[in-house]
Amino acid sequence: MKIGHLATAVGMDIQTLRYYESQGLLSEPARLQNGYRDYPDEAISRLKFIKKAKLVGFTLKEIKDLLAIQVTKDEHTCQEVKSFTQVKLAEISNKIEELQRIKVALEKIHTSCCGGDETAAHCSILSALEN
Amino acid sequence: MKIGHLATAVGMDIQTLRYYESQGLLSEPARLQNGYRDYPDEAISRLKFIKKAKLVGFTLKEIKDLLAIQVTKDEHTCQEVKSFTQVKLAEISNKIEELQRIKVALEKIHTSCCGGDETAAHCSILSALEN
DNA sequence: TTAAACCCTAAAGCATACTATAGAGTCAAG
DNA sequence: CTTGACTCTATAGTATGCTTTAGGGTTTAA
Repeated sequence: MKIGHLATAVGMDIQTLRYYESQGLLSEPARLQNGYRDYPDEAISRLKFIKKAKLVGFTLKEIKDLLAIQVTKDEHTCQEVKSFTQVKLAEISNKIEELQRIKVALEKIHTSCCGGDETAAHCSILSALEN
Repeated sequence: MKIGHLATAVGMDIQTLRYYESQGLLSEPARLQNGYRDYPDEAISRLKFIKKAKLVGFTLKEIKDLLAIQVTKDEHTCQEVKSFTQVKLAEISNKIEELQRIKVALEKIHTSCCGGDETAAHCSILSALEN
């Protein structure tokens, strides 16, 4: 399977596939006589794995590590795999908390402003940022 | 006031101040005879403004725009200022929602895994990512 | 006078995940 | 035989907010 075909099959860009290869997420495929990449069918499932992992928030580096475990499942434990989701969940929870803190602070100054046509000379949003 | 003094006063790095100047958040200060920057006292309040604005999630570019309004408050309306917090609030809410979507998806596959000592051959996390 | 502490500019580096560009070879159809 | 679609490599650019590096003046205190 040539790269364009694979890209279409998984809904990704050709450049992205080459980029993933450069980052070690996709192993170097065989080459045709003309130098074109020739992917095995498994490349599709591997890319689908990457897509799903991205959807749940993993970075490419983390996905690379996950894939390394996945191809040698037998030599790894559930515990090991679960620690990935554990860490990521904590990260995401922290981000959400941080954003919620920001949101609350922002809402506070937002609602304190009339939002009217008058000049901003005494705007409470600006005041809040000044003091 | 020299840059080191200012940096200490506001708890920022000297490099950061110069960077802010390069980005137009801080106007170019007067220079001493030796070429050293000589800041007016107002620089402190301006930097505090920047700090607060960052704390509520504004980017440097947005802060630059906010500062432009702030220095000519009289020529701007509350409405105008409030639209900044409005837009930012919407952005933050979207990010939170996205993260919560991710969190839910991740929690689902996380809790489905036993996390035990056995091999990951049948790990439900990996399965979830594969299918 | 000399060493520490302070200041200057310009440019590169970092992290993330691509995206774009340049320049060039290959293949299939008409 | 040429045109369009496909592929290749290598390099640079994007966005964000700094941080670091390199190389070099200035000031102050001992």
